Amino acid sequence: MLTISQLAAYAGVTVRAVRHYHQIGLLPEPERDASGYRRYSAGAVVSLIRIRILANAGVPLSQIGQMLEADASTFAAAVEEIDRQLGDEIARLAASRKQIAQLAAGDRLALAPEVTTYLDRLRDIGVSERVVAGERDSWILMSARWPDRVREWMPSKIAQLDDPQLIRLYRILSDIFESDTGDDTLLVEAADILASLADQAYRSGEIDLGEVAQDDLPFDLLDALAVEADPRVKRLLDLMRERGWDGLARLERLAEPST
Amino acid sequence: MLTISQLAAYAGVTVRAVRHYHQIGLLPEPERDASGYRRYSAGAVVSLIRIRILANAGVPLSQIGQMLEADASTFAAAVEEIDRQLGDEIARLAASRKQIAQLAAGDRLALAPEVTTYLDRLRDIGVSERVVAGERDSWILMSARWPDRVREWMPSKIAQLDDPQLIRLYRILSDIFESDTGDDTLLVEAADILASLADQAYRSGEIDLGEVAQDDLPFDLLDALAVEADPRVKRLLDLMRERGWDGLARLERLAEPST
DNA sequence: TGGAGGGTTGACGCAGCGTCAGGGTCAAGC
DNA sequence: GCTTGACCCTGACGCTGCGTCAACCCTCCA
Repeated sequence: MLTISQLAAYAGVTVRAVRHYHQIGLLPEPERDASGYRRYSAGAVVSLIRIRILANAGVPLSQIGQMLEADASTFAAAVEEIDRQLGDEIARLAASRKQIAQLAAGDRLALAPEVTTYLDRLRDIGVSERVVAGERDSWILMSARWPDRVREWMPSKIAQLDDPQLIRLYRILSDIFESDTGDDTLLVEAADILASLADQAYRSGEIDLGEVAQDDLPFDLLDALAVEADPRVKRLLDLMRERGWDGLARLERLAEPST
Repeated sequence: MLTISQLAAYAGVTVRAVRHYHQIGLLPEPERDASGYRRYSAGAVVSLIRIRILANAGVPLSQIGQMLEADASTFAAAVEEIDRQLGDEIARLAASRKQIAQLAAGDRLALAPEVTTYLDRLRDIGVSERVVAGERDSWILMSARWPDRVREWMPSKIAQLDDPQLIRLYRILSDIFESDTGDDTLLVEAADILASLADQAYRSGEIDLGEVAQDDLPFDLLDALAVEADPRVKRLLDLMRERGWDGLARLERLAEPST
């Protein structure tokens, strides 16, 4: 007759584990001795070992009871099922691991390499960290909504950074948002450039987001994000509206230009 | 301004998850509207997405907060740590999977292939299922105590099954335990054969378990297991004692044989 | 006779939410 | 003005496999 700690030691488990198996009915409660101690027979050792073998193999405790009672074919089917689940779990973790290997620095978080290239190009051009951070957050939102399309768009976005007008625009924006002044002339200039670029794109038919443009929410979010980052963006939106354009992330013609 | 379900949908999580992140302080609680509903800004979407990226990568929620605030090198160190843990977890599961692949049929449960071969040989000889089951449980106990040694012992155990005396012994035991009678003559015959085999082994010095013999508990358990399986084993033990042998799984000389 | 080292039950804690229960709110159609 | 369905709220339990107190009893040895 064994005590609970002897039983546990023999099977290589903790006393607590044995009591847990009793609680969930996996291992039957043995007789008690005069002082209320559990006293185990040799058969209990065998039962416990059999339980642990299945548990070590990754079988949930809730299934072990049935498995130990099952006939050979049922057992085999259960084994197969468990094996499948383990395979799934491993695949999940392996995917996680791949993911995390990608997460080197803060910028890369959530972003395809093409996007980080784009952000680095912005820095090269002299765009301020604050504005780059805004761009980064915008692309995080875009990537969440259209994870696959973003990579397609980047080459042309990067190419556009060669346009002196766009460079000038980004530098002005950097100046605005790095300063604490409410200097309106810079904002007006930015709006002029932006409207000019929009006109060009409109005339050349460049604006073609396809079905993407159907979904307003992401673009509304992007504009809202910009306003949250700096309230002066609200003024910029007003200036754009005066020039016949609505929005910022996605510019929409309000009326035909007055030529 | 977004509702909680809009926020959740955008980030691809459930409403419950968002509330959970609030509870644990991972995502700050937003302002409430007049009726007490949470109202989210665009920035919350970005925060939530960043959280999910780390969570999807297998980072525990409890660490995500710090990671999002950390500088690049701290972040990199944390990533490495997580990667290590994921690797460990995957290794654990892969080991489980290997284990479970071994568990084909009931017999194999916990047993090295050599042992199942031995059990199959017993069946070939005509040993009853009941006795084979007893042998199986015995070897489960042995395997738990000496996982590595068992495989060494099996070849000679299997070889011994060629001994006609041993075959006869097993058949008698099968007869005894398959019947419900208390026929003592069979038990006496079994004891005679067993004692004879023990004498032979003793004289030829075959009995050599080395340091294994030092540990009484497993052998006591084996004997107890046999008695539990069938109380008539107790009588067999008595008969063996009359013949100068103590125990069953490990026979020990009580006194020099009376020649 | 006292203390160490067993044993007992009961209960909380862990991770990351899922899932009720039992309310209140909002927008739309009648 | 009323109903209906879709959301929102908080609070609380459930899941997995035990670890870890707490508070108390039993046994054995010096």
